[in-house]
Order: sequence, then structure tokens, then C-alpha cells
Amino acid sequence: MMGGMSEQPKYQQLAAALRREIDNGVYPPGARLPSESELSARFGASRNTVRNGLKLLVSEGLVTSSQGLGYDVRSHEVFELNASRFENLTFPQNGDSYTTDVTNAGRRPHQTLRVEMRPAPPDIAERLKVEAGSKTVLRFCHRYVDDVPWSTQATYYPGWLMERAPRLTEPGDIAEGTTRYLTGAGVEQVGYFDEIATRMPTPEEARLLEIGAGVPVLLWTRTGHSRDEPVRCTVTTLRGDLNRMNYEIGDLAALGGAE
Amino acid sequence: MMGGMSEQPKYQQLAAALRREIDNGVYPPGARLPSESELSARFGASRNTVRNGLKLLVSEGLVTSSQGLGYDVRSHEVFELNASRFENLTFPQNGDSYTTDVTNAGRRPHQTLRVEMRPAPPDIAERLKVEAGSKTVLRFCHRYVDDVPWSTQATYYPGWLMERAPRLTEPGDIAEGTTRYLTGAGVEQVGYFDEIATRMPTPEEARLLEIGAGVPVLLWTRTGHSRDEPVRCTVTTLRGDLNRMNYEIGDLAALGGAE
DNA sequence: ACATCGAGCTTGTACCAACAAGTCGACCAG
DNA sequence: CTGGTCGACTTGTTGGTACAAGCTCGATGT
Repeated sequence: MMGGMSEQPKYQQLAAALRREIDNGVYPPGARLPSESELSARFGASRNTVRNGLKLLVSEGLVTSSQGLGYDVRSHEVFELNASRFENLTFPQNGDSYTTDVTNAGRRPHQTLRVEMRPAPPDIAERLKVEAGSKTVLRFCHRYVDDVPWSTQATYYPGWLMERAPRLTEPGDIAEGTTRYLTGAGVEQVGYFDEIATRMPTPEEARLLEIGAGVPVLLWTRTGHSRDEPVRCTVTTLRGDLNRMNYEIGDLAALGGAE
Repeated sequence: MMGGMSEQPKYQQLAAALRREIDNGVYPPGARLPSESELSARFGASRNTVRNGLKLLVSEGLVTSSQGLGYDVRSHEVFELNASRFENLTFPQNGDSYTTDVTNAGRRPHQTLRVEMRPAPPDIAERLKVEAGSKTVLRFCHRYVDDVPWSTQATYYPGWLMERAPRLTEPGDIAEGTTRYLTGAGVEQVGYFDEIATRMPTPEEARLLEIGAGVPVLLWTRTGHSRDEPVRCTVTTLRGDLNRMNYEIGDLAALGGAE
């Protein structure tokens, strides 16, 4: 091409130029970028090349795209606000109190629940110390906050638990919360093992959480143990752009102004 | 098109098919996928469509691509192995024993350390309870395991700590580890506050960690507290495809066979 | 024996074209 | 005024082509 020494591919140059303009406030948060065809004209590149560049920006979380509308510069405000909310929402000592916590925070919770019998997937079976493919109860929860998809949560209970806690198989909610119900049924959880990983969402996850391409998810796998054995395993898929996990280790609460 | 009821786009169907085959061991970890042109013939799709599908798998971390070679199924061994390693590496009571732990595991550690005086960035200042822009010591560490970039770690120490622990400002390593050095200097950490988030890497991070497009990073921010106040804040950027964070909550260690 | 080159494979970049699908607003009929 | 249609715009998907760039390996020549 004409430029001469162009070390970088054109789509990366395009992305860099737009990134700079976004940083400099030419396109402030919430603003709409020029359309693909406009950018195509401006940079002298084909629409495909423009799309490649824009895909980079989307994957960095700088912009989002919506079919029929265009590309919007993301605002970071939302990110921080919801992050701290999440904290209150899930961690204060074995809450299971998603609904009440969200309500108390002045926001509107909404969830759909699906209960199935499922053979244990290998990774779950390992954590529950049961045989892969053995009978488990899967309670699958899709949660919203103010109509924004928040997380999907799949909790597996080993089959042997059903004798002691039969209501887990019933389709509806358990009013007092599953943790409390389990405790009442003589199955108390005395410890948790948490694993946190990240990856890009599968198309299915992207659909459920309504996240654009390029936003990673946070995978939170919590295995709850009674005094004798693991009693449940929860795999939560969280929007990476809206959530942050917090852990306190040691005697932080007892300290003076520490946090 | 002719197929009739194809709810999903073709490239997603293709990705789903390959994902299933990878899960089922048709393409075991380390194996090479058929080339784009072969897949194109097999699925009756154009090379563009095939590439779109493969890009999904890459972004999910299932496969990697290298120009001139092809697409390789990623081995989960590395992932899992390093995950548990990571655990030992950082968590068992204030290790700071990265070097020794990695060596004991039969792997070769390598790190570069940079020590600077830096005004505190706003987010760090907030966590350290000092004024933004006030003097801090930044110890920046770039770590490798077996020559694979592993993480970057930026630890900030508040300026007031320098009177009691002057060696923190010296450029070289601290042989006994910074945690032990701090304890010896009368600054014992009795609690930590951990925050874990995820996002796509900046170009700079992608360069340092040598991660391809589509792989997110795990951000681990640990604030260490003495009995009176925060004494340091460590921001670790980990390759999301090689790392997993594990936390034990409650009395897991005391249990019988519970993990 | 050994370095060098090149054919033939791979993925990466770039271009073009066409249609599907989603959104919005202008317009028109009731 | 209300409600629906339709057209003009947007991004999403799929098809094609060509060449660049990176890797492997065998043939070639010294």
C-alpha cells in the first residue's frame, strides 16, 4: 500500500486511533462512534477491516456494539457502582439472601429458577466426591438486578442428600433459603472451598448475560462441606464487567478502621 | 439459506460441534485441529465463517492458533496444575516464597524486579489510607515459570513505612522475603483484604504476559493490614488462561477428607 | 556433510459483494 | 390522536478472492 513503512496491520492502527480519541474525550462515555461505513470512508479501509478494528476495542471493553444501533463508548461509572453492590449481595456469611439483600439495597431483584435431576458432570462429581454420572439435583438460577442480567448459578446437590432434604427437588423457591433449609434438615455447612477463574463466555452464556463479545466472565465455584463431606457445589457465572469478588482473610473485622 | 430451521448462526454451530468433539476427546489436549480449509470443506462453510467459529474457541481458551502451524487444543493439565501450584505459591500463610516453591516443584522460576519511588495512584492511595499522590515505594515484579510469562505484580508500600523498613527501597531482592522482613521490622500483617476482578488485558499487559487476543486477565488486589493500619497493597495481573484462585473458608483443613 | 533455497502447507490481513436482522422515525390510514 | 406500515439506517452473517507471512521439509548445490 502507499503509506510506506506500516509496521502494524491496518485494523490495529484504526483501533489505536479510535482508542486515542476515546481517551482524549473526542468520544466521551456514552457517545456513539461513527458507523462502520463512515469509518470505512475515513480510514480508507474496507468494512471488514473496520470491523476487525472495532472488535479489538469491544474486546478491551472500551465500546459496545448493538445491532441496528451502532457502537457506544462504555461508561465506567456503572462498573464501579455495581461492583461494590455485589459485595454486599453475596458474601455476608452464607447469605443465600440474594432477594432480601437486593431489596434492602433499594434495587429490584428478579430471578428464574429451574430444578432438574441431572447426572453429575465429571468436574462437579469430583468436587462432590460422588461418581461421575450419578444422580444429582440441579437448581439453576438466572438472576437479574433492575432487569440487568447479573449471573447464572447452577447448584448441584448429591443424590444421597434427598432423603434428608427432599424439598430440594421441588420446583419452587425455598422460602427460608436453601442454606437455612439444609441446616434445619441437619446438614450444616461448616466450610467452603472457593475457586475463581476467568475466561471468555460461551455463546450461550453471552446470550443469558447479555454481554457483548469481548467481555469476560468470572467463574466462581463454591463447594460447601458439612463436617463429614461435601454437600453441594455451586457454579456461578458472573459478568466480568459488573462484578468483583472480595475476601477477608484473618482478623480484619476486629481491627479499628481497617476497611 | 436452504437448511431450513437453523436457529443459530453457522459459525456458532461449527464452534459448538468442535467444542463437543474436544470435550469428548476426539481432539485431545495437544492435538492439532484440522486446517481451516479442511473444516471449510467438512462444514460446507466459507473460510471466513470457519475463522469466526474458531475465533470463538480461541476466545474461550479451548484452542490456540499459530500462524504457519494451525490450531492446537490447549492442555488443561497446565491450567489445573498451575492452579494448585499457584495456591501453594501464594497462600499458605504469607509465603512470599515464590522462588523456593517453584523450585521445589521442579520448575524453574525467573523474575525481574524494579524498585521505584512513585506518587500513589488514587485507587492504591484509597486502599493504603494515604493521600493520593503521596510518596510510596513501588516494587514491580515480572514473573516467569519455565520461561512462560506468569504474572506481573506491583506492590505499593506507604512512605511512612520507610523509617521502619528502609531496605524496601533498595533495588535488589530481599532474601528472606518481604513479609518476613516486615515482620522482623515490627510490622506484622494480621489480615488481608483481597479483591478479584477480570477484564481484557491492555496492550501493554498483553505484551508482558505474551497472551494472544481474547484471553482475559485475572486481577488480584491484596491489601495487607497490620493491627493498626494498611501496610501494603499488591496488584497482581495473572494470565486468565493459566491461573485459578482458591480460597478456603471455615474449618476445612480440620475435616476428614474434605479437600 | 552441511548450508541454502524453495515448494507447499498453514494462518493472518485485506478487499469485495450480498442479504439478514434489529432499530428508529416518517408517513399514512383509521 | 392512535396504530400500523414501510423505508432508511445500523450491525450481523456468509459467501467469495487474493496476497502476505510464518513454518516444515525435501531437494539442491557447494
